[in-house]
Amino acid sequence: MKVKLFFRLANSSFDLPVIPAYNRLPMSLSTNFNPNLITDLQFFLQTAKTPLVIILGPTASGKTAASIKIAKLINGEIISTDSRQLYKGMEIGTESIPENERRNIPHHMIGVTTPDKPLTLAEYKDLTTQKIAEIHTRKKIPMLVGGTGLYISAIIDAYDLPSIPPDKKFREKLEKEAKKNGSKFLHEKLQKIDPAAAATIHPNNLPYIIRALEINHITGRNKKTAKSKSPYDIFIIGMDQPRAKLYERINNRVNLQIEKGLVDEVKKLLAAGYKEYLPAMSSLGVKEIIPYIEGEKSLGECVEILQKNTRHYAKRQMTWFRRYDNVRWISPDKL
RNA sequence: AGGCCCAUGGUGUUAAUGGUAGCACGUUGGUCUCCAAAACCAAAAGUAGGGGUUCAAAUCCUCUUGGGCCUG
Repeated sequence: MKVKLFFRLANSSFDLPVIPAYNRLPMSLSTNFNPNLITDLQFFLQTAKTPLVIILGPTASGKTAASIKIAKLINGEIISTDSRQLYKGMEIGTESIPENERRNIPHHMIGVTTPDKPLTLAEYKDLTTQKIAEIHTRKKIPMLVGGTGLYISAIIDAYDLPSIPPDKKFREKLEKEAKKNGSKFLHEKLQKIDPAAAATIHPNNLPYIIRALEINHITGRNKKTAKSKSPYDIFIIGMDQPRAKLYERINNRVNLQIEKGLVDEVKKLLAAGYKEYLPAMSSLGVKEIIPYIEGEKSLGECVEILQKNTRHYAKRQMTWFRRYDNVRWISPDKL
């Protein structure tokens, strides 16, 4: 008995079968990869010192429903890892889970600010790290649920974010310069100052170039990219759907959002005076609906564009998630 | 039935003097340390089919197939 237990500990959940990134089956085929997910999760929780359960997946893949089921099972609290659910007044477009569906499970980092007060990634990371610690002291299990890859990485890879919030004036100056001389000009500038960063940033990718220059301008040091070891014991569950089915779900969901009053939601945001350059206003389901409200496009056209953009987004999310090599992909139906 | 016109990736093309088959959208793959639901990169994929003229055909001729318009 003892021997057996020792054996299992030695093969703790962190060492469970990992599929090498490039030999991996297409996710749609790997859906049945591990039927003992829940058993493994429970074992993981018995052994983990600072457990953090993560549920990720592209938009419309069924994360929310899964998160409730799992939270009930393991006595969890849910922290949203979604860059747009942070904002109040965008509940329909961001598919924020309504209070009455939360089944008494505490949810964090949803509607914590307004669109005119964007949260930086560093702020998100600090707040979330704090929440995780609080949940641990309550002897409950923190669960990160959401689809913003960068935010997930910031937490689980413990990003060391230099405390340099975006410098608006400096950015404007560089943007003007780019307009005049082209983004390649700025890229060449970066090449001289921080060649390592320049090598990874394409000359057309102006926002990245500006950010790297900004870091250097303010701190005098180069952009960091080194990953740190995760401060948490991590168990990642990925929601996987065959691509065609996911796209169908996305299309249907957009139609449903319109029925629920997405247009009114966007009208209210505009009436509140939020400017288009704010990150919240560039969200899916906001920027696509504005042309309809302003009479430039028909609702049908806007819906099609929103569906298309959401499909593109889902695809980019999948690309990001493939970088994590320890995701247990499951089909939402299997839960 | 006769006459006229058309046929280019999955879609669109009012792209290509007889001389490298291009563009856009979509699709797929990727990049990523604070605007990330953003921004950016890349790839696959086409001349409806057969024959002919020519050094060379998407382009000219011809037949077939498919589509459109006009006449009856």
